[in-house]
Amino acid sequence: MTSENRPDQTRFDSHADILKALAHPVRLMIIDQLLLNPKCVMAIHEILDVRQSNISQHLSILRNSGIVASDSDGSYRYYYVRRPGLLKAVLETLDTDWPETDIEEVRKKFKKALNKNQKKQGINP
Amino acid sequence: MTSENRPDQTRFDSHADILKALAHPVRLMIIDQLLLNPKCVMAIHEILDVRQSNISQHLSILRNSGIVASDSDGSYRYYYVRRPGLLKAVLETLDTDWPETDIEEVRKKFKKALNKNQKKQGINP
DNA sequence: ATTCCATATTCGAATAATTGAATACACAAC
DNA sequence: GTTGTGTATTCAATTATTCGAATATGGAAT
Repeated sequence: MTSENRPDQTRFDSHADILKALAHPVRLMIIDQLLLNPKCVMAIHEILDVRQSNISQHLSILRNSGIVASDSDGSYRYYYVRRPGLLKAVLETLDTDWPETDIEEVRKKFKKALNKNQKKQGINP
Repeated sequence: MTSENRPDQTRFDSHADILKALAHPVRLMIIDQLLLNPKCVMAIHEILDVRQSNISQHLSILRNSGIVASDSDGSYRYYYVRRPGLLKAVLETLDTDWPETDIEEVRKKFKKALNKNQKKQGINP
């Protein structure tokens, strides 16, 4: 029972990093705004009524995790979402009303997996 | 510029709650395992090589945020994912290699939005 | 160069998340 | 009852996150 058993660790590590960066209401609102069109810090600050320094802090978190990037046009520095498809998919998934598992099906599935493991050896269910 | 401007706050609050519950590598690995089939704490503990109490703690976080639930079969207490569609969609979205924004398109879009706002009034870009 | 404006960073305080260890609880089997 | 087995909870220590305030930086315009 070493860490060899632990499957796909780095995969889940990087997934968790992205999810952590997304897991804040203000950051989600920022992303929502940037998906409409690229915006400067001031614009986001005014739309969301959140302090400018805080917007900058959240943007830096989003930038460090690769979710947004920025570019300059003259004196304007605007931010944009790097992979809009990813973010739209995440938001759409969260907006969707997903059906609940049928608990009877789950019960059957558990018993089945239980039997299979008991036949093989004493693996815990 | 009151909080009336802040759009969909509760929507992003609840989304952030779910994302926060998902934003941990061990919890993602637990969900990954539970999507295969329902499992008991001990089984997860052995597969992931994470302490039993810690598995219980993570499961309680996942249960409190509505992501998993548990049921009993005899002396076994197994956990399962409540809305597998949601979790599968999230993991699949994270596994996908999404294309990057075309930065020239973004630049154009920013300038366009900039002009529109300048015509209307002095709204920050 | 100085001023102005937008943005970034630093700092400190408060709060929250994470984890191991120990312990408590539940409940079946004896 | 007691024992055993699986699971949950509590506690404490550590580490991380969040945010306002203040300050710093950077670039354009004067």
